[in-house]
Amino acid sequence: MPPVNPDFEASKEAREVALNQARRQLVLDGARRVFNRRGLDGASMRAIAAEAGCTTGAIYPLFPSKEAIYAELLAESLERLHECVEASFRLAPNPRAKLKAAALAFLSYYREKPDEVALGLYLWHGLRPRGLSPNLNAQLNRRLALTLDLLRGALCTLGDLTEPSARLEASMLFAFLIGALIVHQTGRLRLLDSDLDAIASGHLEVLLSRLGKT
Amino acid sequence: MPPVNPDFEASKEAREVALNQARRQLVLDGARRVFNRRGLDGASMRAIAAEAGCTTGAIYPLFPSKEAIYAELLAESLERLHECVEASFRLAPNPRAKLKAAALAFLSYYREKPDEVALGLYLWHGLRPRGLSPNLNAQLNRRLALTLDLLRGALCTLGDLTEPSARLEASMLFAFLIGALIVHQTGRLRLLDSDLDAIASGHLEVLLSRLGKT
Amino acid sequence: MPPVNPDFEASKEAREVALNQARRQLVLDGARRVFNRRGLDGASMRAIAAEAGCTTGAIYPLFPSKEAIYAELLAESLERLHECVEASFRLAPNPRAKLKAAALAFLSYYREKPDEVALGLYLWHGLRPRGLSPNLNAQLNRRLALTLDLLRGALCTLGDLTEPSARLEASMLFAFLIGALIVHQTGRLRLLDSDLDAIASGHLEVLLSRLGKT
Amino acid sequence: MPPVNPDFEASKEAREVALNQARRQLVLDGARRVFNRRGLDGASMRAIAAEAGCTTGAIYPLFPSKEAIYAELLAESLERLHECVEASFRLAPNPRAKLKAAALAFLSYYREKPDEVALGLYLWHGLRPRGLSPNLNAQLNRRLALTLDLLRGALCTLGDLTEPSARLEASMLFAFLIGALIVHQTGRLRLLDSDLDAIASGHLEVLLSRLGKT
DNA sequence: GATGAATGAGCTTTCATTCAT
DNA sequence: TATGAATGAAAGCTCATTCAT
Repeated sequence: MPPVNPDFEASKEAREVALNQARRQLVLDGARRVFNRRGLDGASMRAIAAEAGCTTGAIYPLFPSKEAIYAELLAESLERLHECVEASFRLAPNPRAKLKAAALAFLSYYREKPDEVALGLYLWHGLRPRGLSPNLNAQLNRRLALTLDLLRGALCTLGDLTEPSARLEASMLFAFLIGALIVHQTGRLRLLDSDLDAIASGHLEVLLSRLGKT
Repeated sequence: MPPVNPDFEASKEAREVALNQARRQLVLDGARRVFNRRGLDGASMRAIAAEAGCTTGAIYPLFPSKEAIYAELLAESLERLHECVEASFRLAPNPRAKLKAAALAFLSYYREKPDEVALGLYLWHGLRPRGLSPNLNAQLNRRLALTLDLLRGALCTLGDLTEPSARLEASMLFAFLIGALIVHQTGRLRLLDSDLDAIASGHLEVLLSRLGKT
Repeated sequence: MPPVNPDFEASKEAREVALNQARRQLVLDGARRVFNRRGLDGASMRAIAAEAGCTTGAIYPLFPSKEAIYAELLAESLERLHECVEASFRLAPNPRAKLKAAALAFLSYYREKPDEVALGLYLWHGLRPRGLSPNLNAQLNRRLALTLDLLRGALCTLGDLTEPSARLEASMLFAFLIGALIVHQTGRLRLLDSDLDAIASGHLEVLLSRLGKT
Repeated sequence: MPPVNPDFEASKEAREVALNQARRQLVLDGARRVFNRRGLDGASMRAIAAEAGCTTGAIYPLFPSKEAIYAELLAESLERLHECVEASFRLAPNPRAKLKAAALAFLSYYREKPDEVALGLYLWHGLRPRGLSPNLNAQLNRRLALTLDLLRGALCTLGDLTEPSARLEASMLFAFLIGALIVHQTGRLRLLDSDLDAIASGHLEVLLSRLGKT
């Protein structure tokens, strides 16, 4: 028997891994499309499979359940959100700019991907109780907390605030951002002839002028 | 055939109408409880009927579908919200107090009835209309607009604002209130050791001091 | 409104109950046929429904699961077995005849209904662990114990035995009867050119002569 | 092409055969464990493969189907049973001892391997051949007949019986042994506070004393 | 020969809705 | 009108088996 080329072995395994990634991605993409069209409960595994170009049976070795697909989609979304906000934050030259950049990045991330807002809200009631293990909940909280910490840090520095005050300010800002997205996306903002940019600018202006100098 | 007493006919009809109201209410109450426990998709007509103390077949003469029950529940909720906010508004002695009272009434209405927030969000199975006639959507918007007008009016008076400015301020406040409720109810507020009262007070204080005098 | 005839009400309810009994019976009969043809695991709810002349959905209000259908079938079988053995026992004139009659009734009951032997054996391994609640197991044991008690009683009287000895003898007889049925029905008896009647007579003759007098 | 060393070819082939034996054994062992845990229908090829340390695809060159695995397991079991009974029989010094030893060997073989009793009963998915070629059925009968012949032979010698009488006695004994195992393993023996040893001793004692002398 | 992803049919169960009574 | 059994479709998921690699 000729010795086996270890590179061959390695590359074979690597290819296997890559293929699996690709297969998972196809399913995730299909699921996202179906979730958008039909909602979480309205999405059937059959529809997801059809959209992903495979059969239902082919999904289960990749994901143990529909809820697991959802969880991964949400986790990825929060990950991308964090990266996006963090990059804006990092590149801004000073605390004032950092805060503004981070908040606007948050908004524009979700504005460009309206579906991912819905993804987060499913967590609420769309998910059957058993679906969201406390485990997953904690993990998602952790990812979100990372993003919120950026806002809190900037507020702390900028306003020369105590830790509790910074938390309060961050909460207020977070609430506003979430609410702004929702009223924007549900079209309720049009009731008042308003738009997302306008209220975001308005809110940030007030906030920055309160926190002071520069 | 003897002539029919028209009064008897009328009272009979009246009784019929009243009875139907009562029957509808039983179903609505049952449905609300089931929606709370299981979510909109998770609620079955059988469960709703059981909770309402009737059979599935008995529901259909009263409501044409499950979605119709949901729609009525939501409409009633918005109606009650409006009444609640309007009462607080009316009873407050001056614009400043009116604004504060209205905003706090909005929050406390939903804080005491967390399920009704979820009710509103189902509307978009996430965030987009589904299974809801544009007709109904318009009707719901109208009810919500009534409530928002109260806020807008108070802001207008209080801040001596132009109409567009008042709309902008009302939008910002509305976004904050909605967001505050959501981050509160989803438990995301605890990530920052914060609570609904604190951020509401904080936001209103800033708003009122900006709008000035009195 | 004329007073409602209570007999009518009563008869209506009675008819409802009777109808339900009939519906259940149709399902039970269908299930028995399918179990015979395909085994317990091989029987699908679709097949049972088809055999019963209804759809799968129509079964579930009547029985919560396939295992429940099986459990009822088995319980009924044991009940009939008991009645059959008990009647033979009761009608026989003396202990010697009682013992013989009871044993032969046991055999002929199952000889005429070979499927019900299989029914009892599914209990073993064919049933998923969760399927056989300890509850049910206990209930089935109780029914079987009633039948065994008849044998034990007769042996006790006939052989003038102590209680432990009577239990031992009853166990031996029971084991033989069960084994005889199984080797008969599996066709393994033909390996030895034998048949059920012959070995049953043989065994009983030995037993009775051992127990003695009369 | 250089001439191939025929010894090399032979040894290569021998190794292939031996390897295949080993592979088959791994699968059989895995299957036995899974059948025990989950029953015949409950056992999936995936689970068997996992237990055997291979993949599902690797099983099919070795066994054409799940039923084939089962058939081989059962055949092996009957083979071992025969060897066990035959050894006890052979080593016993006289007919009386031979009979006793063979019967007890039969019982203790199955008592120590309760799963193999179940294995035999699956044959009838209950009690009737299914998925089993008549061919195999005949083969299994032959193996079982070998074992029964030992009992028959001993009875014949011991009791000085005619051939038909010996067959009858062997059938009765076989029925008792099978029944004893089943009531033991299904726990039905406990209903009468009895146990396998007691009823076996009892039955054999009666039998031996009937057959007489020595 | 071994792999393990994929198939396609099958499973049990649930549902909104209908309709004979 | 009220009932509640029945329908028929669909759900999530599993399976023995196949086959390209």
